Amino acid sequence: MNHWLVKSEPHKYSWDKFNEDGSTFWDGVRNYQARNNLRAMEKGDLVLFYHSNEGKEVVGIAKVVKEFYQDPTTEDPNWVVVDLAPLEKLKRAVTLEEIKKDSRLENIGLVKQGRLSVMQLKAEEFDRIVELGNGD
DNA sequence: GCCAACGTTGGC
DNA sequence: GCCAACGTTGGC
Repeated sequence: MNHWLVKSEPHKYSWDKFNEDGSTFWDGVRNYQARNNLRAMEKGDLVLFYHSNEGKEVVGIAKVVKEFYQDPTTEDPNWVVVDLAPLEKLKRAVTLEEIKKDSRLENIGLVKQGRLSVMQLKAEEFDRIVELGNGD
């Protein structure tokens, strides 16, 4: 099982909207590295949901419910989507600032490669963020 | 709104 | 196949 983090701008697609929908196909990825990550996702993998620009925080956990398939919003076979469903909202959103300050998270893709919108996390990094959000 | 980082494109 | 120009992302 792998762990991932995906970014969404809240005004475009927020965690709340995601929960209203119940599940969604994760479209709009137009970057090969991010695309490769989508392709590597397997059903049941856990995915952190991060709000970029507004908030800049990890707000919840989703899971992969359907593995990659052709992006329905384009004819271009280069691009794929996966289906995600919300699993759990963090008790408290974990901000980028906290992540940057945490020594266990200093090598996380979110900080190292700020522009990548879909990235893999180590299990420890995933667990640490969840711990920060649900801690005590 | 600015700008740095960085991926992509296209001319050669 | 190199690399400069360009476009996009996302933090500030």
